[in-house]
Amino acid sequence: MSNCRQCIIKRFNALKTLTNEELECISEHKTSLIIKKGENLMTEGNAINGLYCIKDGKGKLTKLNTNGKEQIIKFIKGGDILGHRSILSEELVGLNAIALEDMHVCFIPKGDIMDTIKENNLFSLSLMKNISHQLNEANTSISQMAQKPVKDRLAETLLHLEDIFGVDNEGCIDVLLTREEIANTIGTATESAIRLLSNLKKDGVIDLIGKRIKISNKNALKNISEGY
Amino acid sequence: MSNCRQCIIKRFNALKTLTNEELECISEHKTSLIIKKGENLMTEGNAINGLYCIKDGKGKLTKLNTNGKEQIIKFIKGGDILGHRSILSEELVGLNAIALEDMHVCFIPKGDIMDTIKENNLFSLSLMKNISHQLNEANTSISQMAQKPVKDRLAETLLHLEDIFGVDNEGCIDVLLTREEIANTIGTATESAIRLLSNLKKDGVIDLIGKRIKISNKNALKNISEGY
DNA sequence: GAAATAAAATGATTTTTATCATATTTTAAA
DNA sequence: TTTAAAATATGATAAAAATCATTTTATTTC
Repeated sequence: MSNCRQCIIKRFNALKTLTNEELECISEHKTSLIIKKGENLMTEGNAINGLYCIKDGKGKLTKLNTNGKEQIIKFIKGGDILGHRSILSEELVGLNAIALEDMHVCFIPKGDIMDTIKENNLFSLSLMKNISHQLNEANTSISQMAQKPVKDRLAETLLHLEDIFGVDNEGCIDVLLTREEIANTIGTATESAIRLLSNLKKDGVIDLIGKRIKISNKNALKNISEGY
Repeated sequence: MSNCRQCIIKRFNALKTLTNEELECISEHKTSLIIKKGENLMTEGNAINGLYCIKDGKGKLTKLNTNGKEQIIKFIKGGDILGHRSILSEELVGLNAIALEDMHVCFIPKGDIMDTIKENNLFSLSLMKNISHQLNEANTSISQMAQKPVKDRLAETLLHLEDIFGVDNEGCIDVLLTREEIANTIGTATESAIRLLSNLKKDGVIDLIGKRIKISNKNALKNISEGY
């Protein structure tokens, strides 16, 4: 089992604030797991008894609607932490975390997290900062969902995906999503998402290389996302 | 100037965890202010240098869209605290806080808040709990905005408003909103909101008494909000 | 208390988006 | 490698929601 002190992924999250002593302690209690593509790491409505730190891999956070449709709330990748919201609010898990590709994840028991929150002020502050930032993003998202037309939201989402996942060696957004998943992110029907992607391609704003998407005119896409 | 130790509104928020000593200190530094109906307490994009505690009055948290339209993200009332998200994430204020009626508000400087976070673990935990809960609510909101039709969202919003503000002595939801504000909450055109309210009245689910709204069949409204 | 202004209500029409149907392409499985 | 299944694509149509126009009703303001 690897040691948390040596793990460099933690520099991207609140665990970077832990002392060597705290890291040793957590190392002893943590477990590592592999989540295969399509599998759930967390499930909506369940209790959670620890914090997950994603070492590697991409995933989606989703919510199942009353009509049975999936809504993608957020994308996750290596360096992200999960489960702290539920632990801190003492509520059940609110979202499903599903692997988009195989993920390596570490699990740290709740007790250790709570102990560290009590002992290490920098850790508390870092967690608060993380959640506060997420809340701000969520509020922006509410506004955009409520007021922007589907085309604008699609443009916004493509820019956002490139921001999070970067591009591969051909310049394509480096995450493989089905058209349905794109639709479930922007909140529209799959056919509508497909149609709008085709339009963006026709207008020379993006390229569709199989399932992969390449943003060929970022400025145009930005304008579209802002309603021009 | 009143003393925070005597103030009972704090039992509704994180300030309830403060020691008498901390309360004395904050009492000395706090300022009280009155925000008249329609005035801004916080403004999107501004820096903030403290935390607001609402003693009394109702308000809305809004976001201005690129198209100039207002989106209402959340309603606030006595007992709520504001500004902590921005302080904790070290980001600019993300939302406008606008009084729906005259509000009494206390302002506590950032320095005192940060000192207390460092000294009082219960306070930190309580703040985290508050923001974590808000994040969960926001995620639910994203999902509903993205996937529920306008009628369902209106039903949902009416139930939510009654939950937050309660009812007056005639059983009407105890907050006065314009039809435009209702539309800006559910993310639709004012005319659509008006039309759907009229339909709900025609169907005997709600009553419209002037500008006020009375839920006359809560179960029916719940069903509508869930798409039945 | 009358005039002016703003808000609410409703009809007609257009635009946007979803649904249904079907064809084509891609991926997975036998 | 062939077949089956799933995903993508596109057209036609229906439904939902926005916009524009106008009237009625409240609310301010002088």
